[in-house]
Amino acid sequence: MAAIGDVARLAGVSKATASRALSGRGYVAVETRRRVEAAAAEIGYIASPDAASLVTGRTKNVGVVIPFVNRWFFGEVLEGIERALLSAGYDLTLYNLAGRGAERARVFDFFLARKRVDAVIAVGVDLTGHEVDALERREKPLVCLGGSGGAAARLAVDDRAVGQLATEHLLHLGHTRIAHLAGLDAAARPDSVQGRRLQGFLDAIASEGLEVDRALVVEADVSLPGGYTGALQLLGHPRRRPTALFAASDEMAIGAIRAAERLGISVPAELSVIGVDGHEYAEMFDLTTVEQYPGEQGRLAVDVVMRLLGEGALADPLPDSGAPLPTRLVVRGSTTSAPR
Amino acid sequence: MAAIGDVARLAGVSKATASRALSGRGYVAVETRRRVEAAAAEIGYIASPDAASLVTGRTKNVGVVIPFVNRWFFGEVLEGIERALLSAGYDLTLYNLAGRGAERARVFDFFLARKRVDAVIAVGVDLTGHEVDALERREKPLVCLGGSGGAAARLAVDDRAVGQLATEHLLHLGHTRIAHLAGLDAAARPDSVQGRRLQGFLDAIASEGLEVDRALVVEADVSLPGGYTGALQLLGHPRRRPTALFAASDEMAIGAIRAAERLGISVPAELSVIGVDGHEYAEMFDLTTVEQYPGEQGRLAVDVVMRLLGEGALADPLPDSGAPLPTRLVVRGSTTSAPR
DNA sequence: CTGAAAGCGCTTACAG
DNA sequence: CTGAAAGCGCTTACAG
Repeated sequence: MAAIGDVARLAGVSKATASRALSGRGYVAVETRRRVEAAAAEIGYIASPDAASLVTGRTKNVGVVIPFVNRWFFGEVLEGIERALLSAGYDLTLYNLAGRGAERARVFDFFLARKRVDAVIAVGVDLTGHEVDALERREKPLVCLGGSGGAAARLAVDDRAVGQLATEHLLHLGHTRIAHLAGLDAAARPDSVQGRRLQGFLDAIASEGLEVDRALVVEADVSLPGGYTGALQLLGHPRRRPTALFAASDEMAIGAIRAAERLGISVPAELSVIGVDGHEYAEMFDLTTVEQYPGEQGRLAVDVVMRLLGEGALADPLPDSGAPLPTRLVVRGSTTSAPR
Repeated sequence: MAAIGDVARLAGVSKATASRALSGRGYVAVETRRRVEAAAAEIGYIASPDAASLVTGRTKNVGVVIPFVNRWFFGEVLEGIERALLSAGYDLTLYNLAGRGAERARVFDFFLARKRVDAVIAVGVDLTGHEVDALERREKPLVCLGGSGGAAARLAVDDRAVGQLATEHLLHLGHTRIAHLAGLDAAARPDSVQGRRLQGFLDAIASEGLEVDRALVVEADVSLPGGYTGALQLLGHPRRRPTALFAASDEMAIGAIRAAERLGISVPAELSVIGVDGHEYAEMFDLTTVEQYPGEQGRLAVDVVMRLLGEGALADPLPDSGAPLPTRLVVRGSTTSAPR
């Protein structure tokens, strides 16, 4: 395997000069650089990142911690991060935190604690103090996208406002019996994404002077089957059926639409449904939703990481530092005015 | 940052002994090992993988090349790979090949060619000769899961047989006007996964002595919206409407069911639909399908990689080496006998 | 069973 | 603008 010494010999220079020529750091005569580059190309030289990392302390590798790969939102974020990292010349090392205790500890205490990654992006994970500490002790920059915990740089939509907006949309259409399909543990974890959306729902109902019917709040897995199952409960009850439903994600909303179909409840005539995400299927299911832009969010997270690592224009301020990430209400055919 | 020298000093041994004690390689007195381990724990020592890689030539890192993250099949495979790699103590470096030419070349010629990964798993990618060469020249073991090209270890279902089985299921229900929603470029690329499924479809029709109506074969994006759009074409024609449809993936099949609903065509009474994959939504949509097991496939690919790298029990033969990966026909409510 | 030494492949002051 | 030397943090023969 060709090493830099081989390139140097072939080009008739020292290893130091070869290194400078190839990396672009330090002064090298134009002609010398040309010779070195030609030599490198000739023998197919590619620098060993390990050796370089060892001396520079930089790995050009970012760890991404994510609880799911196979949920639309997370998949989009991951793709956005990957694309941005790749074009910055960085690698992405993936840690899929499927919530399992021991493995999760291993990721933070071993995998991420080593000097293999320059920084960590945590997507939608509720970090414990211990986990954040483990990273801080190793001086790893940490960027959080959504989730909770972690004192470090955080990028997030305002999930309470999202829940409120979705609910207000239904209220303004005249609905008064509005259900909420919340994420699992939303009530128990008020700081989580799902907890915040639930809070926004409750706030909107309350500020309209209405009572919240607790039977109309059901927690379910944030997935299409979860939404389906949850909605069956909500819609199956003979007397308490809502006229509108705010689902905490588009996947849940689509599941709910499916459940309504199964029960012979017509959407939107008998049931308005709104979701959150801007899922790629939303248009096909004619679903009203509060869109967010996960691919873009991933790109932004990488921007922040690059800044923390001192790459690129350090002068660039963080874009709207601290401001919530953009969202937008997109009204489609799944919501309409309350039946009367 | 604590280095092995610090551990050695604290334990009162040499770096060599500390290294042996921590790695478990070579002889170390039990008592010495205990002292070293205590010292390492005390100062929170974690070995630098870069330094170790430099001398051992092993990175304990595997590159995964995958064309999508956000398709169910690929997401499942990725999760399966990640889990297996993590439990083997390996890292996963993700390269998402979104088909773009220049970036794709960069992945193979630069990222994967460096000494950062010990091996490469290519999931569902049609590799060019050049790409395989680039890896071979660097002596990187390559394991292919599906896809085509690449002389190396390959794990795959028998996609032709899958297409044939799905079509035969419909034929045996008495259908004679059977459509196929194929993947994009299926006809142009007979060696691709989608090309093979198409071939299986054609073979099944032909062996029943029926003519293939080319108008009933439509290529579309292998996704839910793709299936929806493709099915609208297929089902919208007043005279040529099929009574059964074989979709090349469950996502396409679900899109097709949605399209049928939109057109007021009842499934399965007027249209039987079968897909491929065993998608997590299949049960909810009551979809008949030929299941495959992507999570398990990912795990298997890691098994093979570990063998190629000489990890674990080398003696273990490859499981059913060369045999196609398992699939299974699961009949649900979306298929029924032909209307007469 | 343990230690001194060499070396993995780079980059970076430091001289010149 | 270029080179000799040191060193990043490990592991691995080689002696003992």
